[in-house]
Amino acid sequence: MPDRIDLLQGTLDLLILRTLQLGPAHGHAIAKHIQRTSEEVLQVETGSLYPALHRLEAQGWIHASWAVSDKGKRARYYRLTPAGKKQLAAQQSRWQQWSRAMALVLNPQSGGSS
Amino acid sequence: MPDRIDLLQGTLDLLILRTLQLGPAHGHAIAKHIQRTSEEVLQVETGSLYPALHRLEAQGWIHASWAVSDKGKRARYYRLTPAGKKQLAAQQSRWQQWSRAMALVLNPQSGGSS
DNA sequence: AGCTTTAAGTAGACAATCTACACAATATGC
DNA sequence: GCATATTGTGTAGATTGTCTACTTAAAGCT
Repeated sequence: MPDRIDLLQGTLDLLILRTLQLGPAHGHAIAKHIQRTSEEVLQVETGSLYPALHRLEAQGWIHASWAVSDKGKRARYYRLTPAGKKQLAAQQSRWQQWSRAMALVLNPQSGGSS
Repeated sequence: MPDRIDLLQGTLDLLILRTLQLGPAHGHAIAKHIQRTSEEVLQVETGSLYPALHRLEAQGWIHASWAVSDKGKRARYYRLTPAGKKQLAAQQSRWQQWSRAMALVLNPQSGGSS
């Protein structure tokens, strides 16, 4: 774990929604998935994770229910709602805009090959 | 101006430093440059710009001096210090890490071709 | 009994953006 | 001479989303 970096503020929702697109999961597993998939670069702290999950649930983008994990512990499983899928698409396109705009400023000559 | 989006928190310093790499400029001009180069997607509000410039100056990454602009107004010109150049490089590489890590999570199959 | 792992959660600090103002000097129009 | 637009710098306060640090709890193993 050479270099882990703080999350970019505003991107956690997107990371969570995208993870849930692969299927329902509980908080702990979501955090681990993000961490593993990003090759340990992105680490989601529990103090960020749970408030974010509650936020997303309050907005109706994900839905929660209690169940039991593989390890036999009670866990709160989240899944995407239809509104959540729309939100995921919106946030994905917003990320595209960001990274394209940043690229334009960071290396102006290279036309942003959409 | 179809769709402008809020800045990603933590990227303004990088945008400013990169702009100053092209040569000294005053605040107003820096903001305009970022806006134009990003094709109007990124807009820097004055309430973000000036605190950021003061921040960067306080850290010794940029140096300021009063001068007169083309339009004949007094303006505070900023230029990169040697420490600022190092900081720019560091922040550029951090942005690379971010966008690569995000890409890994957002579309897992495409191996991040560095 | 005690320790580790899995899992959910809260409280409070902190940082960087935003909106909405205020201020000043120059140039232009009447 | 006076109003208005343009250029340019700045502050105050709200908001938001991370973070660190801590708490709780149950299961499994020794």
